[in-house]
Amino acid sequence: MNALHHCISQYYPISIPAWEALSSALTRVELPKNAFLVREGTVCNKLYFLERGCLRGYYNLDGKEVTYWFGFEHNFITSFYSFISRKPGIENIQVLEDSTLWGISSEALHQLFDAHHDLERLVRIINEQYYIRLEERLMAMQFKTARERYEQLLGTSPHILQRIPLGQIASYLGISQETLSRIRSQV
Amino acid sequence: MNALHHCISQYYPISIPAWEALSSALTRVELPKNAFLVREGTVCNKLYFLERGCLRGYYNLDGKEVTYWFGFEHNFITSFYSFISRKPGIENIQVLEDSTLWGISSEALHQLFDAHHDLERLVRIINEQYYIRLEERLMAMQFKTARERYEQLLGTSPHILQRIPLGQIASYLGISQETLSRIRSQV
DNA sequence: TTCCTTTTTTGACAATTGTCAAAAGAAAAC
DNA sequence: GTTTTCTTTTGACAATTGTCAAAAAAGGAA
Repeated sequence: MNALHHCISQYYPISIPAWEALSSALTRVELPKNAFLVREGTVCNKLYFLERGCLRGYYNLDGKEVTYWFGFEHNFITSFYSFISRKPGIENIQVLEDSTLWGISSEALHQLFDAHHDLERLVRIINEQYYIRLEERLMAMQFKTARERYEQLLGTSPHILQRIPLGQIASYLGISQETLSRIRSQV
Repeated sequence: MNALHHCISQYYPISIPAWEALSSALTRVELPKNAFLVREGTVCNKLYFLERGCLRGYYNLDGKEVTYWFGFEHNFITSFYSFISRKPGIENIQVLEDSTLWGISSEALHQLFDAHHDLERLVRIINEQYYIRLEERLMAMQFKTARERYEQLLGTSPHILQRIPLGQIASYLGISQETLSRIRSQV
């Protein structure tokens, strides 16, 4: 749980009572490789912090698995659409490496928001940072070639390439596995 | 300002004191077509609510203008990256139709957050809704063809097509103007 | 090791999309 | 109404990327 506290303090340092309330509301979750944290068609009403391991979010489109994000150590994980809208999502979240997570339910989190203004501020700030990241990714997707997107990924997250199968990375980049393989051979 | 109050209440109904504090902190901004709300290379430290008119966000890439969002009536407008990170952004925000906006500075907004927890909650909730929208757009960009993205836009925002030049829409969809023109002729 | 499964690469070809250039059309200015 | 400017369409061709199928390579299990 120290990792979470450290992670949080980089966004916004919350008060000791807020931290105590938060940490006592968390549940530890251990999942082995290939397990599912969230299944499509269900409501995901938990938010997780990933302490150890790695996961991916994907959905099924025309019989193919389409990966659209990866989560690594010290990332916040949930099916955002489902968590925020409280509706069933199309997203599956699968464990790619044995993982340790800390989870909190939507209800518990909102109760904490009522009691601790600074906790809600923390979440607002984290949301904003995640928004910026998403915006950057959208811009890359919209205006860069497959090769440029791959090279950008190489620069910002070289660890992805050692930990994730090529097909899933290709899907994440919005290209076919064959194209990514060819890009790599021509670098 | 009624439009803003109505818009806000659809996200989260704030208290009367919070609304009074917010509304007295707002500045009205009138801008004619082709004016700039934000210029690249500057810090955008204001958040706007667009009451009337329409705008676009774009940046320059290899000498070309790349449009990546449009704002219409009752949208919240800012250069999100710059507003959140407080750093100069690469984004220009240009007025496409004579517009009326209500603006608030980052400093004033954060002061209001300290005084009114419910205002910060409102912004957290709005952020979340905007995050979901962005996520949907990313998924379309990543896994749909140009034609599918165009048809999706036709379905969700037909008004865009009557108000925005084709070249800017094409840019927004991540395709060339010629390709969009050909897609339209084949529907 | 050997076998089996999964992952990655390669080839051939098709489909999609981009680029450049010019023409046509629409809107604004005079 | 005419001219000028901006926007949209069309043509020809090139570049990029996808699809299908098979081979090669890598990783695990027995």
